[in-house]
Amino acid sequence: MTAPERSLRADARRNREAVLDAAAELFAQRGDAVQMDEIAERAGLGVGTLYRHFVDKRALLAAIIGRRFEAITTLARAADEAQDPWVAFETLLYGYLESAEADAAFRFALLGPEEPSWNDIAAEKTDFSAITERIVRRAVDAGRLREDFRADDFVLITRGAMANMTGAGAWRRHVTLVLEGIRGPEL
Amino acid sequence: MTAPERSLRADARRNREAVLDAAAELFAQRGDAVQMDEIAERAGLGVGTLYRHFVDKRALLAAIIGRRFEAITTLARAADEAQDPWVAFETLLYGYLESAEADAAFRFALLGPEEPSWNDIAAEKTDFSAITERIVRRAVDAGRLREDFRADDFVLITRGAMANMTGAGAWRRHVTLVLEGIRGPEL
DNA sequence: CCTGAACCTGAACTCCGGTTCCGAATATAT
DNA sequence: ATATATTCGGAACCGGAGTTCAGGTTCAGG
Repeated sequence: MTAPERSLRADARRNREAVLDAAAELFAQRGDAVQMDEIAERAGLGVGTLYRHFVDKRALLAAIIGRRFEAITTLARAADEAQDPWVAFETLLYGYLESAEADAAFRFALLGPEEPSWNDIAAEKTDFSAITERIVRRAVDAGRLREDFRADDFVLITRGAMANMTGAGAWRRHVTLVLEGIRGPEL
Repeated sequence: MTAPERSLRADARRNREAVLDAAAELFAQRGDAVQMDEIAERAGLGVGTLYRHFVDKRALLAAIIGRRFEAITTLARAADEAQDPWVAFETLLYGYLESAEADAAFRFALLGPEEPSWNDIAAEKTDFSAITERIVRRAVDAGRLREDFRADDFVLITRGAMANMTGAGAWRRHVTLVLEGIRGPEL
């Protein structure tokens, strides 16, 4: 995880933070497309410094994504707190998607193939999955989700919504359709 | 459209065809990721020849995508022939998605942002949209699709499905969920 | 057949963005 | 205050992928 080892020189710690902040901002806006030089400039540092703190561009990206994943996990935990199973489900779903909407890097990680390099995140991911599973089960048991709904389907739905995050809030319409079903009144 | 102008030398026409075939095959498999040298090799030609026939990699890609778009338009026309509006709709939907599944380049064009360079295809696209619109209207009028269903929603659904074209036929599950709706029996 | 135009080849070139590296700058311990 | 280990800066480096171009080759018309 490129751990923030103990005992970094004061300036080093400060710079590390600056890098992380700059990267978070830029990656959130344009995902993988931002280049190292940009991040360095925005952080007011030289590129070399980025590489002192993160082996790779990938490692930096992973650090950022890791953060978002923690956030989302917290959010999921909160959602699970809701007494109403449907509220819990909707809270999770929309929370997840709104995060994705706000962060291109997050989307990048979620939509792309399973990079083995995201290993750092594996733990958080497992955590999140467990909570999702529980929330889904609750909603199913309460009859608010069709019986055969599985946690994997949550992934399907979110991927689908994320694919519609172009411009205006089209993805909300997509989710609405999914939630209500598109079949008409007859039959 | 990099039109196949009249009067190409015999070998030139033959080579052009070879390029197109090689490109179609490779682009279908790996989308934008294939490189010019690969295409040249597979076609048994030098890279220079590719550039004699297509200004750009983009132009070559566009040519390929144009083909698929013609095919899909034909398919749509056929679907519209069905007497049953729902059959027409389903035929269109699955035909479209199966094409997308079989062709990464097609997916690339459909999922990416509106490249102004795809201008070549604009005509076909308009055509296709018109047919889709008609098919959707028919299904709505027959009460098989919810009243407020719009042609734009077709795009939403297909984008969603395409985002789930990773590995096994997950996208079919996705479409099933969308079609049937995910809400359970209670309310 | 001969000849010129059209065409082909593929090594070389260009551009781009990640990564390296070492002298200069800075922090911390003594 | 000095010494020494860390850290920083950013020009230079490098590899990859698209694109070009100076010959050599092939077609087609006379």
